[in-house]
Amino acid sequence: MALQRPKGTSDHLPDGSPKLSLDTQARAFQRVTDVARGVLERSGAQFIATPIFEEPELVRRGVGETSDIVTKEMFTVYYFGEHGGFILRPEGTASVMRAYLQNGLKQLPSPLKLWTQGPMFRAENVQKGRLRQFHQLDYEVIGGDDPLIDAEAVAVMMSVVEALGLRQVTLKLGSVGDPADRERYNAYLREQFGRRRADLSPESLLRLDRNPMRILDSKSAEDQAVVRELAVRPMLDFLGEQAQAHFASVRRYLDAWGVSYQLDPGLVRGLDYYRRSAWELHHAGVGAKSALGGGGRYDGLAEQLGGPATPGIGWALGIERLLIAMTAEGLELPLSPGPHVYLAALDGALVGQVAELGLQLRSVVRAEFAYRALKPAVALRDAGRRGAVYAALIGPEEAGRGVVALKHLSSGVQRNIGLDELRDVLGGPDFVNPDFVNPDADDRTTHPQPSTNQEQA
RNA sequence: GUGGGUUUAGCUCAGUUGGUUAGAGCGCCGCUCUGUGGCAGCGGAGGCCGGGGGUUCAAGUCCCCUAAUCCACCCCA
Repeated sequence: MALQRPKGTSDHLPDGSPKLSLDTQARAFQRVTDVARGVLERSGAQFIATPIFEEPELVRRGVGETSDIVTKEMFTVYYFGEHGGFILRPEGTASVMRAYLQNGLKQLPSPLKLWTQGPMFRAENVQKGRLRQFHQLDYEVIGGDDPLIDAEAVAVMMSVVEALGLRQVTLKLGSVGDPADRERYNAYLREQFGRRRADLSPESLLRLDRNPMRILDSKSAEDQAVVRELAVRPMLDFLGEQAQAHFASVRRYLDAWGVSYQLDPGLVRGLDYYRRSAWELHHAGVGAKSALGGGGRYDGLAEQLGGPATPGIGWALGIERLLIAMTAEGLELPLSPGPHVYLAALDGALVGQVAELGLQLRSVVRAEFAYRALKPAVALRDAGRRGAVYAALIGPEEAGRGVVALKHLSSGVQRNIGLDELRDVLGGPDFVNPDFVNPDADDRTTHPQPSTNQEQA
């Protein structure tokens, strides 16, 4: 076995590769980003790109010192020398905020909508929909705290998912309140669960210290029983006045727009920087962890990074997870187009000339040529397998008359075309277009095939 | 970090209670095919049987270790 790619990474492959699935198909990634770009730019977001490695401090202060990401999932990269290493970014928001602060983007009209896309890195163990290098689409709005921005962000995220054709999605919406609210809630939870330590699962005993809110969505039956018996009140009950008003306003907008969501009073998010609005988008098809993406408000992040207080909100979608979800819904990409014309010389002496013709035709259409002389049968078979629309055969006879034998593969219609009109013919409508099939065409130059059609659907 | 499944040709897989030079289908390349394709027939290339160690006269097959992969826990996209 030759060398293999590192664990938890994937190659994005060309169409036709064996073992190809949507989430490893290069063109599918392209497609998702293109669709997203359309939606996001129509929403007013501008593209921003940041390095994939950053100072460790950015991630520690952004994502949170005690989060799983920082404590056990960071990739560190070193270069020759004494430097203490960089972090491969585990998510995009901290970097975008860092770039906003560092580059004075504050002077752009505010609030500023940005989007980015690219690889993220987390050194986790691998399972369905979870890779060590995965790809995210990010949308961030910096410089505004109006609830309308929250509602718009959610709506934009839903538009992206919709534009991809996904239908079976569930939006879970909640609010994690302001920091003071969360402190009060955590204190409440510690007090409640503290009285039932004996009945909690071992994992939840750990959660009790680190993040008691996690106990609420534990899968263990014993924990669920405790939660039920204690009739634990949800985070939403603990929202302060302002957070409460903000959340109510966000919901009013979404309700008015007909954006359907499931209220999740106990929604927990894993990154420390979230405030107030928080949401997750789920899909049944992606496996045990069904989140396609999530988002929320992060008004405290800029200050944590050492900048002036700057409100912000954003979301991220996992591209691989979107593709898995698309697979689960049976969505497929249309066939990738083959060359428009495949040229083949029938005689060794003509190979160079034919290649030159191909190079010239590329100003009009996708043109490929054979690298050696082929027999007509082989040339046609080759052209067909490559998915070409036309095959152009040039032998001594054609070369002598200054024409090419141009065959429309799916219809079998063939004509001799003069070199001077070839560009126009290839750039124009297909032979199969009735306007184009010459009614006076000589029978001797057309060879309709017994229709053994295939691919062309 | 933990648990279970898997690993033989480019792909999908056979391979008997351990027994000579490890097979098939598909794909790839070529020929049949002196200027008209997708079919068919024939031929060819392509395997440290994931890696390492052990048991044995003999290991793809049994044992141990290890890696990768898939799924799940944890956590997240």
